[in-house]
Amino acid sequence: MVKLSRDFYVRIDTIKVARELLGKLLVVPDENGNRVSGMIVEVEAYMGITDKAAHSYAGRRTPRNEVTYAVGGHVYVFFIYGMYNQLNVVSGPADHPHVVLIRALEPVEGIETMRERRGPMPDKNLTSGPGKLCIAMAIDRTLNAEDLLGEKIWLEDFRKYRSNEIATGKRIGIDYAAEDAEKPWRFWLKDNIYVSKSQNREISSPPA
DNA sequence: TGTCCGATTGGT
DNA sequence: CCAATCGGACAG
Repeated sequence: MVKLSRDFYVRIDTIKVARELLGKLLVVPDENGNRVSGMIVEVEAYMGITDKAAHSYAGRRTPRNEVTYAVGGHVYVFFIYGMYNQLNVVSGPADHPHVVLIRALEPVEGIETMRERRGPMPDKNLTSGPGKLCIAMAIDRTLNAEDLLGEKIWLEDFRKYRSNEIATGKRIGIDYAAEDAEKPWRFWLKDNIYVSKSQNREISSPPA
């Protein structure tokens, strides 16, 4: 399996990167070096300094979000609500703090490991949310700023989806972002049961 | 140093 | 609908 190259992540069109992340395979080897992986089925784009929902809004730059200013292809992992981690993929060139939040996966490899980490529950709940998938994949802040071209966490090509298989809608949990809360910057695979169970209202049909 | 609150989740 | 739970951002 071949890792996605730097070129994939460095593109300046964050929406395009976000949509193309759907169907990619996220791989994080476990403590024994065995592959644990899932296909990305839901993402959200955070559009940098002009996006009121983004941690880098208005050019905010702190120890926490420093890596979002790095060149594309690194991960931004942050801790939220006192108990959850969230995984983001940094995109674009350096000093262009756009990221794509990985909101849900479909388990592919190492499902038993995921079940152990998550505890007893239906498989469809293992990775159907940004906090859940970080537990299932053992992603926490120790992976923050890791390079996706390295050996701890990476992405591979897996499946291709057409535009008509992708739904678009508002991002979730960002009511504080005023008018930017309305932006159609959330993307998911239609009918995939691992998409997070929220307002799956589709705003518009995807472009051609 | 003190206060406020969150890119969620799971249970009521 | 609401509590859990704590690090980070920012004010003072």
